[in-house]
Amino acid sequence: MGLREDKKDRTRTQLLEAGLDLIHKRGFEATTVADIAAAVGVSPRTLLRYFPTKEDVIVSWVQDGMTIIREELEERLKSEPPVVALLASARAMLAVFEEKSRFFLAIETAIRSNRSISARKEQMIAELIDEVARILASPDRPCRLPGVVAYTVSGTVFALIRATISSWVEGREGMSLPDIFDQAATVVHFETNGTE
Amino acid sequence: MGLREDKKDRTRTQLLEAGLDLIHKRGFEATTVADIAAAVGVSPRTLLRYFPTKEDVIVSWVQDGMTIIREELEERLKSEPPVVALLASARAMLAVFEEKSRFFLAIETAIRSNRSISARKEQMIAELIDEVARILASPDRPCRLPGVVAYTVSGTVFALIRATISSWVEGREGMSLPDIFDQAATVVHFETNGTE
DNA sequence: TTCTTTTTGACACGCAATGCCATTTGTCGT
DNA sequence: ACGACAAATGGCATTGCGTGTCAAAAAGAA
Repeated sequence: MGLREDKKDRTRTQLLEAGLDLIHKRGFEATTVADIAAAVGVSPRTLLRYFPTKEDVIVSWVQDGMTIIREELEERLKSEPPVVALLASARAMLAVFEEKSRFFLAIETAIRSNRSISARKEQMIAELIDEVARILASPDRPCRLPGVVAYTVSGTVFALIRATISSWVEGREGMSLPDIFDQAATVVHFETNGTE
Repeated sequence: MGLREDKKDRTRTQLLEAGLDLIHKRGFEATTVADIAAAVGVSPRTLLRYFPTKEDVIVSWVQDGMTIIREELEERLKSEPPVVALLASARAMLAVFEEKSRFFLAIETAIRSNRSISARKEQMIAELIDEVARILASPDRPCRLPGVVAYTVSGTVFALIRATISSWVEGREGMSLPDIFDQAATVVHFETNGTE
């Protein structure tokens, strides 16, 4: 990695941290793009080159989680049936976030504090649900699922993730993310015509 | 209903139709708030008093669906177990939309055409999921569900709705919305400790 | 009618986001 | 080490959404 990409990584991280910090203190709308940029010593124009929208400063963490799921799923689908693979991928992602639980809680709190952030997050999840559904239903796969079933399985697993995170944030019980996920997973059973 | 509220309803409807029409023809971003307002003969400022954001011109239909679910659910929870009540409420909403399927398809197409619209929609659904979960878990109800279970059930049922609509929009099969929903519902079974 | 309340329009403003171009800053070959 | 090249950045201008404010207009009440 050259000096150039090295510097880019540093700037990006600084923007991420400064953004989370300022938004945490002042709130999302009260924090302008110029504020965050100034805190790092960079022009507002540059910040918007790193992050397409102001929301993405917070929501880029969601991207990371989505990448984990995508990669896990692709790997597991080679040897596991679809439902098992997807559930395991989701659990793996939550296990990673459990390790950075302090940061993750701060992020989730920021997301919940403002509609436009949560809108962006939900929209990204919706796209991932469709993407995963298309993978599960793709004709070139063994044990592919029929269209409606694929959408249902994909959507349901992400519903489990949502339920997990919601419970965790309210968090009276000190349970870990994967543990809550397992608990949520016992509530629903999948009936995919023996393809499971 | 006096002359005043009558006129408001008419203006609102006009904005809705003009908005859907223009966005359908020119696309969402190419259509400005001023355009839609001008098409109805109203100031842009007034449009934004009827709809908090430009997205809401399209997404207000989602609001209508959400209202149906809320009302059905409240009624059914008096006599039916939670999971049954929620599933029936969702199905009822889809049955209403099936009757206006031409309009509904236009709306869904518009939503899918643009990220910021779908972001707004998903964010609203997310709020409804939480709201329903809180209802199912509220302490003053008979057969209330524990927190994680409530979030899971609520999220899963809305995942079924999502799967239904996605399949319906892709729509090779000429099935009706409630029929697709029933099909999706056979894929998952709920295990709520006999409270079902 | 006249008085009161609600709705609307007009204007100004802040801010996010995009395009464009000049300038700076790494990178690479010679 | 120097200069040519590409990439990153900053500054500027622009568009459009969304908000606050206030005066004018429309609807309802007395």
